[in-house]
Amino acid sequence: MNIVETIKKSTLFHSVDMQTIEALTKECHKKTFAKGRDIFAMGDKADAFFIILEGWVKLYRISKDGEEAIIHVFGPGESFAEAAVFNDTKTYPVNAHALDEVILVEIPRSFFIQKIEEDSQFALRMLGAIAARQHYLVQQIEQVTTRTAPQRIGAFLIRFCKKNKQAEGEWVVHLPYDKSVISTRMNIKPETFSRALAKLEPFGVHVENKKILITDMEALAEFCDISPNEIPC
Amino acid sequence: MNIVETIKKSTLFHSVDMQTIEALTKECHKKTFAKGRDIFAMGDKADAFFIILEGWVKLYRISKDGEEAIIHVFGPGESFAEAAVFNDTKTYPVNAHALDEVILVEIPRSFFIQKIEEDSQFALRMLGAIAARQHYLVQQIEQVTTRTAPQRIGAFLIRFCKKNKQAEGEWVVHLPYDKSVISTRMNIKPETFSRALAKLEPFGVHVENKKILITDMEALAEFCDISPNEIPC
DNA sequence: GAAGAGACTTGATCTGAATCAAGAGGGATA
DNA sequence: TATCCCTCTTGATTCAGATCAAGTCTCTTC
Repeated sequence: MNIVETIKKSTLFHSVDMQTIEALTKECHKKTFAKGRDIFAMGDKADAFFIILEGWVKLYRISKDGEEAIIHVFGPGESFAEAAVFNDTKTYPVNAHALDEVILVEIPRSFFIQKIEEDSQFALRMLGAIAARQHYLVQQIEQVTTRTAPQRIGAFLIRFCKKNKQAEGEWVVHLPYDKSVISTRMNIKPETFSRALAKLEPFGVHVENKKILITDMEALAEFCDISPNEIPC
Repeated sequence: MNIVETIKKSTLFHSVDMQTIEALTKECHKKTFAKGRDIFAMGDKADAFFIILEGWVKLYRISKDGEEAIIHVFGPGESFAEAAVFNDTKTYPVNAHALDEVILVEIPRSFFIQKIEEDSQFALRMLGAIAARQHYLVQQIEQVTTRTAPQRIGAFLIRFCKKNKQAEGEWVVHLPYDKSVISTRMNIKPETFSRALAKLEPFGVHVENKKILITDMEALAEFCDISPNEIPC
């Protein structure tokens, strides 16, 4: 796996020139975390942020009475904790945890700030990328508050599905991580997740362990209140 | 009300020098919206963002089946829609509505972008301000997903309360807008809001219309899972 | 291949909040 | 002062999702 290529493809840097990315690659470290390890904890000094080369990372918090809330799960090509670098407190406001073997690029705060100071175009791109993430969070709030569990799960499936090459008009989802993680991320208990997934059967959703087949995308999108242009591929 | 002073006091610009703010004041317009008017609608071209001089503004979305989700309510000194200016789509992703008579400063996209290009310190400050807002959204998600209605309402009261000058150890909240707006903002139906507020009585919360008295802040904070350093004043 | 541990499912019951319904109070207006 | 409208409260009922409990299935490990 080529670091330069991966960084270039990430959402944060895809509009940044190769020269800058090559300079960046020299300044930052590659780090590997085993499954189950914590990458950082809430309150740790935030002097770097990360791009994922491989694996899945969950950001979460624990409330006083032990409830876990998953803020987001990031996958290959995505960056996380970049906002923390600008916080007044300069500490991470959440925990980060490796869901499987994870390979990261760690980008030091100092390089990033220096780059923003000397390249206004870069600064504008970063502003745009962070604004996009904010937009996503706003959608999250909307989803959690106005949709039922089956609708939210359907929306998740549509976000992760790909066209089935074997069968025309069919779509497949390979769940990228455990169902229990997905359910926590959507604030649904595992039992409810299981039942809610079953409720999607009438809309052409067929489950085989981690592989899910969607045979009637139109009906599913309609049920989940997803507009057709949000269907990938 | 002095425009320059108000902008200087806003969260977005409080660390920006007076010269820049005075230049800014010349470039932007003051706009007034009557109670109930829409300031902009979802999908409108986003070529400006706003700072509130007076009044309250709610940002909301409407789902296909007519459900309203309030994303945020902003008050005097706060800015909103600044992230929209950097979106790929360059349109507002939400609706903005005047809850009462609202006076705004409209800041044009062009001035803002030009300023970022020529002043890297300014760019860094903006990045910081947007990151802070993002932090708030993350907290919102956590609150909505892990706390009960009475806990969320208690947290809201604590956020808006002030020390009572008449009585030592007491705190007062003057609800800044209608209870129905507060309840929608917290994703609670008005009926449930009313009952949930009543459930806070054992923790020293006494309601008199829009004025609420808190006589046992410690018990309330404990119940709502709020750490003591989050109590204002 | 047996044993154990996780991950997931299924069933029964409980509960917090929504919904449906009806009224109380508090301005504004005529 | 009476009427209308709007916000808020209170009561009864319903429902989605949580909780408690008991499997089943699959993968790992010896």
